[in-house]
Amino acid sequence: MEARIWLIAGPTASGKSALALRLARETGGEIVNADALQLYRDLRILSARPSADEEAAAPHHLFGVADAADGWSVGRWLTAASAALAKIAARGRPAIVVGGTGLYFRALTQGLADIPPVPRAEREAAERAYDIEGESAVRETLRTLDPLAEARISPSDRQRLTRALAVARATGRALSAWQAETTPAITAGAWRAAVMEPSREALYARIDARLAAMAEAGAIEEAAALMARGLDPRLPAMKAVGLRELAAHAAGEVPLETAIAAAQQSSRRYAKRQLTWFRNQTPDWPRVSAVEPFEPAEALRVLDAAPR
RNA sequence: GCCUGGGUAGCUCAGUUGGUAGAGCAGCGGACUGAAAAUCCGCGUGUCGGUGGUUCGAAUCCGCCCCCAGGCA
Repeated sequence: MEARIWLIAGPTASGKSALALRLARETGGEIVNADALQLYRDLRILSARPSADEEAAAPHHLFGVADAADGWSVGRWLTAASAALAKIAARGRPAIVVGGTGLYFRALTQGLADIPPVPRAEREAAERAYDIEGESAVRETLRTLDPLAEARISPSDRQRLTRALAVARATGRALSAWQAETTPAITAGAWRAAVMEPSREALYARIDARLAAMAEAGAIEEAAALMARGLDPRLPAMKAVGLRELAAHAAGEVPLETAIAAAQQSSRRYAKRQLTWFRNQTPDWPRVSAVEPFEPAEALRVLDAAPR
């Protein structure tokens, strides 16, 4: 294998971590996390972060490095991941970037606009404008500052609308202008990628089984502990799939079975969104369909044959 | 066995005086550039239990049959 960097993407519970570990052990490679939630140390079980034993089996980077009180962003991840990749390359070892966050892979392979940090006050002002003056008022303002962004943002998409407004106001330049200039963080040709794409039926079955196992393994207590910190519900870690559902049981609000069923459903929906992303955003990445019983050979073959 | 109520979308149900059916939930498709496990957009997916009949036309009316729930025996 010539490639220095392998990218392994796919929906939750598709067997990415197992494949990454296998690859790392066979090649002496190091694993880099590309999952927005596995960044946080608080939810090891619920976010399906590799266990201590697994982490000991090969070098792991960016797993559980952040506190739930800190909100990481794609930009922060990209900076950290780029640094990790540089160090791994300096050691002359292959890197395996694994995760389910499509946007992170996009930032890595296509680049992220180099937008200066937007002051918190600016972001909050935009949110206030949306909440108080209304969407149409924000759209009208945005139309003069960044007509391209205004035109492509869907109705009710408060998050994108306020971001576009805040960037335009804070930087004096349209978000769409910033976004038009990106350079990949890793050069084309230096990496190979594969997308885990099991059948929906098999994936959903795995998700359901895994959620039940997580609950058994202490995910409920973990969820309750995080909720007990009383953090801002808007923080990324507080949006973890299954967190609210399981915490509701810990708080005595719903029966265990109900909580697990709700968490399973959220997880299936999340997987569906991930499948949609990879299907349409990375159509040229080769697919690995094998799942249970997991057959790494197929994955290795696909990665080996992958273009780039 | 008899009586009553009910069989309509994956589920729970609505459906006016007959004009080939629609809500919620579930599900599916899509967008995606600093919160992305986020934030949004779109889409009814149907032998109206079966079968005969009345009618120009039946989920709607009539006959027979099947299934489910409750009641009486």
